[in-house]
Amino acid sequence: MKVLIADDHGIVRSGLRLLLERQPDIEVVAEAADGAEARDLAVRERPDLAILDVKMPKLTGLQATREIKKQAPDVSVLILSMHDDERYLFEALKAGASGYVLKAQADTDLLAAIRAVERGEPFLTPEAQRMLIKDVLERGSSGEEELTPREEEVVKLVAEANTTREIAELLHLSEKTVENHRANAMRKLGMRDRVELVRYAIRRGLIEP
Amino acid sequence: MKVLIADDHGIVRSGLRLLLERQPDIEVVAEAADGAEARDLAVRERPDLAILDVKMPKLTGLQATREIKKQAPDVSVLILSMHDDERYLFEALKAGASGYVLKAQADTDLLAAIRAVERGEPFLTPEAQRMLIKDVLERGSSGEEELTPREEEVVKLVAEANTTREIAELLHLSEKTVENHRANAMRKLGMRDRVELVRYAIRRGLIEP
DNA sequence: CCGACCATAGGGGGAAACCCCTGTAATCGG
DNA sequence: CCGATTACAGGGGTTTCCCCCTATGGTCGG
Repeated sequence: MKVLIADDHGIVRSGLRLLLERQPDIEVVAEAADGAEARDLAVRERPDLAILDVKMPKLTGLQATREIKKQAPDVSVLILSMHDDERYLFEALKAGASGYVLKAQADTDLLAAIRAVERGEPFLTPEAQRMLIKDVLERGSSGEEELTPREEEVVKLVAEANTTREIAELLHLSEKTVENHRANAMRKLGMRDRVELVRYAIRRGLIEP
Repeated sequence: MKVLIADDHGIVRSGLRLLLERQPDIEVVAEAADGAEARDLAVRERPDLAILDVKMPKLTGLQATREIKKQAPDVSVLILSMHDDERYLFEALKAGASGYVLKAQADTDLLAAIRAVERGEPFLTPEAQRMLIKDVLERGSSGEEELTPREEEVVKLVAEANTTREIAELLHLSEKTVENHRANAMRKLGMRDRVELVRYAIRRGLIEP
């Protein structure tokens, strides 16, 4: 099984390589230090599996996944999340990833994930499964509703410290419309002011802190 | 030279151990998966050096550093920053760390940093040095002034989405005083509203996103 | 073709936030 | 012991936010 490793930290690549090459049937055929390199190598080398860190320079793991699945759909992708957050889980699945492993559990789960991918099955850590279930349940009951693209855009601009007027100008809208989008977003998310929106936007990765 | 490794990701610990044990005079005497464990092991095992990731459960690398330097000042500390940001550099130095290495450059710089610490010298990556110089220059001209404890406290509460009135009640102050602290903080930081304060508070690690 | 969602826009009003100013008491480094 | 800094408090004003309401045109799935 030919595997590509992509992570911007040499230490992590070493650790991964060490772990993987203990397996007789796994061969690390390429290493990439950023997302663009990962995509290029994946397309050129056609490994069976690409293991991508979410956070990389040039292209994030998610962006790289989208491009890989477009240009080389036969390459499976496993997303490795550095941070202990699962905020990219949904995005990763949408992008076409076969699995999502938190790095904290990488040693124990990663091999299981690779074996699952080998069999053509998806793999989610128990943690990730719990997230998905929670999301499904909440979406039906009282959880956070999904924002429309416009609402998300406005929230992002709010979180970047733009005033209503500035956002209106940026988007060529009336202030009232911007107010409405912001208010609707806040209502959906159960938030009461822009401050909470900022933290939401950062958690969701809409903006950098 | 006895070294302690602390990182919540097994993969990273493996990579570090691999790197370090290539050196004949370095011995990894302990591994910790969170900040509290790192502190306890550092105090108990008294390694020559503790290599701590900034972002860990229970105690962050910075908090762990503070406690280690208090309870075992003879243990040197190297901070390893996972992210490619240097935002914790100043906090790390204040906490008593001897060096600050970005994980992206860990392979090349880490050993140099360890050797520097061995000689009792501080170690900063060229990147970190650049940051420090920039900070010194800016502090003289137009850089961010330092907040007073009270201002920082108010900023933190603002960023946690408390209104002025709520903060006043929490701190047993008049709303006017809270307004003044907030306004002074904003003036010092060159910010114009609460939204920017939130991002500042998150960058500074005053609150979680 | 008809609800449903969405994006757009507005009116009106109350509550915060933000801004500029003054002033006092306490503390602390030089 | 004195100037600087900090913490505290207020007056008075403008701007922005936030909330309630209505309303229209477009699009899309059933």
